[in-house]
Parts: sequence; structure tokens; C-alpha cells
Amino acid sequence: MSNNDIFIEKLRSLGLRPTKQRVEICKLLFDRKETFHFSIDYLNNNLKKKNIDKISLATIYNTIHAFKKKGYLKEISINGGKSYFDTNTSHHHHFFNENTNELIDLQDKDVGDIQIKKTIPGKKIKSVEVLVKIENNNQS
Amino acid sequence: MSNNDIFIEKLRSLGLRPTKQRVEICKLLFDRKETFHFSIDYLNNNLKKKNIDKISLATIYNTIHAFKKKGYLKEISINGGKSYFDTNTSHHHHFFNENTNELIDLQDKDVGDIQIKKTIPGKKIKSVEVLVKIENNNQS
DNA sequence: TTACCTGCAAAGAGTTTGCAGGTAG
DNA sequence: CTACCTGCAAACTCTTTGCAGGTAA
Repeated sequence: MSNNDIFIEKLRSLGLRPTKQRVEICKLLFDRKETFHFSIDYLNNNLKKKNIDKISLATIYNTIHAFKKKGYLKEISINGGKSYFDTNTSHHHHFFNENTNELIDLQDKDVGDIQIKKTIPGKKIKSVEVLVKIENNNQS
Repeated sequence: MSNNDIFIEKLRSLGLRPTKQRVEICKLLFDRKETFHFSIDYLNNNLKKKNIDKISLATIYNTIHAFKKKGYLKEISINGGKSYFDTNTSHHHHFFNENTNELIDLQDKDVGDIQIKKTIPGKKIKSVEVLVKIENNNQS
């Protein structure tokens, strides 16, 4: 089974029609060994470079949101501005490199246990996200 | 010394001219006992309600950014979209209420020690921020 | 054939900027 | 007087939406 076929199957299993555009996006996002962090902008630029018909921004947003909804991607919030997405959907945290605006995965085990010693009546904890901002040694 | 005078002094000490607009913003942000979380939008709406000349959005952004730069406010990043600011500039974390889009302070002591067991060569940790998302008990 | 998908362009939301006129020191 | 500040409007960035035409099943 070629990679394309795998993506077509995956899309189908998510209830999404495997269109040309979606398969191309899958190839760019998921045809790699390492987790991958990207912005819509990055995706758009890289799709443009490929020898394929232009994929419109609306389609990219549409597809990424469909993937996110299906749990195929995770959205990450950094300093306001634009959204980043992560192909690693398991529970984990992030380094954010302030010099390059780059995200790096931090496995759950790389962060000690986090205890939240305060509760809010009527509320339950949905997630605990740690963002570790880093910068070059010779800075500030 | 009236509160106004205190704010005028504070602005001066930051190297900012104590204009009418800035003093009004200070009164709204800092004339309270508890920490305070707000968005530019909230600020704008509340300034409009006061019996003062309109303060333009540009001035609000300008002033808030000046305060942030001087360490008088902290910017907080939630799910993309707009920025929130926090009058508590000490090190602390946040609950984010997903039902109301509201931020709640979590003191440093309310969060157990966080150990980051991974290092990136040439980089140092600038900050460790924990965001605990909460939702109503009867949800998901 | 029908429901879903794509591309385009327009519209939105939040934020930033250029500039003429106003104000603090 | 001069440097700094304000208000306005235009511009920008990122994202969403409406809709006509296209495509998968």
C-alpha cells in the first residue's frame, strides 16, 4: 500500500472525502517520522512550492480544522497572534524558542508531576499545559 | 496624596508623561485590591462608560504596551485570538475557564514544583507557564 | 444525483501605523 | 519651544464565511 493509499484510508476512516487537496496536505503533515509543528502560513507556503494545483487558503483552514476536530492535530496557543498546530496529539508540553519562534516537544516524562493544589467549585480540570519559554544563553 | 497623584507619580517614574488618558487607564486598572485580568476590548468598553472624553483605541494600545514594556503589566496567551493582560506581574499561573473565557490566578504555591528534565544546548529557560483549563463539572 | 468539497473574494476581528494637531515640561 | 502624546483613519494580519461551480460515491 502506498503512502497515498494510507492517507486515503485515514481520511475515509475520519469520514472525510479523500480529495486531491486533502491527500496533499496529509503528505506534507504526516509523511514524516518526527512530530511536526506548523502554522497555516507555513503550510500554505510549502504547498505552493509543490508541483500541484494551488490549494486555496480557505481549503487549508477547512482541512486543518477538520483534522483538529477529529483529533488528528492539536492546536497550540503562544503569544496571541497566529495559531500553531502539532501533529503530536498525545499529552505533552512545549518549549518555545523565543529567538526563532519555534516549538519543541517536551514529553510528559520530561516534566515532573504537576500538582494543582487549588480547586474551583463546580469546575473540573480539563487539561494542564506547560509552556517553557527559552532563549539564547547570552541574552537578557 | 490622592490616588490620582499616586498614578501621576508612578507614570513619571516610568518615564511616561502623566496625561489625562493615562491616568484614567491607571485608575481603571490599578485602583483595586485584587489582581485584574482584561482584554483591550474590555478596557475600551469600560473607558467609554466613564464620564470622560473618549480615549481612542490607538491610545489604549499605546498605553498598555508602554505599561507592559515597563513591567507594569503581563501579557497572557490563551487560544489564539486576542491578548489578555494581567495586573499581577509576579510569577504565577492561571486557570482558564473555558465556559466563560475567564482567567483566574493560581499562585505559585498552588502549583507543585515543576521540574524540567530536558535541556536544549545553548538555551536557557526564561519562564515556565502553566495554564490549567477548566470547565463545568457536568461537561464533556 | 446528491451531499460534500474547493476556490475565490469579501468580510470580520484584533492590532498596528502614519500623520496632523495638541499638550506637558 | 520641543519632544512626546492623542485621535483618526487607513492599513495589516490572520481567520471565517457565502456562494457558484466542481467532484466523490
